[in-house]
Amino acid sequence: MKEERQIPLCECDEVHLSEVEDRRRDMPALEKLYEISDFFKIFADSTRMSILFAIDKGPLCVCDIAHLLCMTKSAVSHQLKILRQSSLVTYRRAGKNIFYSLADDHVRDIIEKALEHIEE
Amino acid sequence: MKEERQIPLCECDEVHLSEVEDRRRDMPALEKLYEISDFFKIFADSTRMSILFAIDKGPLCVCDIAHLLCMTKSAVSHQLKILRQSSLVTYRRAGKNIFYSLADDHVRDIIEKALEHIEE
DNA sequence: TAAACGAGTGAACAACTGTTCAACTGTAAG
DNA sequence: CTTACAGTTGAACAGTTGTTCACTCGTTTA
Repeated sequence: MKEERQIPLCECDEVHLSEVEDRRRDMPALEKLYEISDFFKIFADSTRMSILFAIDKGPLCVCDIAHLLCMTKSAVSHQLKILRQSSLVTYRRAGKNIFYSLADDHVRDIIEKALEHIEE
Repeated sequence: MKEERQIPLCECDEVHLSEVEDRRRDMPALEKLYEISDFFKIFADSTRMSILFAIDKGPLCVCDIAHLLCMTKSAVSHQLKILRQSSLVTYRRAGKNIFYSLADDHVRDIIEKALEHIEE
């Protein structure tokens, strides 16, 4: 029978095969990995990070956030949409204004952890 | 004296000025915000996240990681460089192989927190 | 009901980021 | 010292992402 390699994934000849197979079993599903990295993507932008810090002390309307960050309402609104879709912020309408605030303390926890790591 | 507005940052007429000024004082420096979001950028890629999970249980060489993730050594090496530069991984040479491992438990903590948030 | 205005949206553009490809290192074995 | 090979690197390309611009939506007020 002709020897047929599965898929030439890697050009290497010597691989620690059994070790690699063991690890593969312990790896999270690909879908999960996307989910995790997508979650971090939300924090991976300075505008979004600024918004989160801005509303950390209490609700602010889009207009206020725009002033605070020296940005257009449109740019802020686009980023708020992403934060809304990720359930990191909540909002409530008050007349013509819409006030945004942090969804929960989880967000604060994660940023806290990141700050701890940076201070080293 | 002619009235001259500073910079028309926002098109809104009514802004909660004193509130905005208060918040501005509490905001981290812009440099800091870049630092934080840059830190999250490292985790914001599924390849890098996969690598971190792969070496979580112990050191692996580049070739093994490439096999495990079904990627070329080059692609993996490029990402390992980023992880090295961010001090998230360490490495040691053993003959022709270079084994990578997680730099410290801080990395595990941050990913753990993210997972907690996702499971909701 | 019409005007005013805070907020949201889609398309377009520029900047950034990850992978590929084709080199090049550096170490080990013949 | 030459070959083999694990790993690195820079340029190029494609895909992604953030901001701008022009417009629309929805609520309030005259």
